[in-house]
Amino acid sequence: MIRGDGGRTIRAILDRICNKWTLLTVATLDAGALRFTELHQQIPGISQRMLTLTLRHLEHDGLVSRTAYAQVPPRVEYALTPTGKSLIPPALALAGWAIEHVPHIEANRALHQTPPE
Amino acid sequence: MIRGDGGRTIRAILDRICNKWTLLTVATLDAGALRFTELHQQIPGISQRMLTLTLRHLEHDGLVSRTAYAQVPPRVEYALTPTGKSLIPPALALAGWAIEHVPHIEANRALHQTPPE
DNA sequence: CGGGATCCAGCGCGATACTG
DNA sequence: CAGTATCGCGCTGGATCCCG
Repeated sequence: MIRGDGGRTIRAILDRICNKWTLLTVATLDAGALRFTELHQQIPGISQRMLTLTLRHLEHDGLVSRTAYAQVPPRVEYALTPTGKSLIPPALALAGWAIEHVPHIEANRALHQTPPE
Repeated sequence: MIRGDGGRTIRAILDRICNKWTLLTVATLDAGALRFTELHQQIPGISQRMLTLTLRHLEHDGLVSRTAYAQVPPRVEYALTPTGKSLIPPALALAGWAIEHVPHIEANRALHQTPPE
């Protein structure tokens, strides 16, 4: 199924959600709508640029909705759309796998002692 | 769960398996052990270099085993380890999601008509 | 507060050529 | 057959400045 189309499909997701921040942003929004600054604070390492880009891509792909309130202090809220929420379970599956196996992987890595240089 | 650790876990998998070829290579090996050239042919767009690098990383992480036969025509076979195989179901879940939603996503993209410039 | 624009570093990745 | 070595480009992503 994964490579039935020569990898086009899997590549398509990877290109969309497997970049550095997308999945993390979606996961963060899973808890509920958040404002720009809140997101920026809840995703530790992200830069404001990448948050903006990520949100715009997600919005563009219909995974996240953007609601701007025309108030004096600008207030913009981001939330997951149904499609966005549907990403959570598979993402969780992957995360579950990671939690289970990453330690084993890192143990393996350590064994080989990849000389950093 | 995903971001319970600030994203470290999810980032860890992304860094390992979400690069351009890893998941695809694992998926290809799911069918059984393959030789270098066979892999190279079964993964359409991949270059020798990336196949080598990907396999070495996978081997390093304990997801793929490498068996070299010291024969006159060198013969090397790659196969998934149990850990590698365990990646298949979550990967399939993600692929399933993609197959279901990517069309919708692309429809959304088309709507917005991202001006290429 | 919520971003857009710009500059710059790193490296992911492909093409090519060479080796055992 | 199964790689390794080198080069170079393009994209990702961080830092910074600026604007409504």
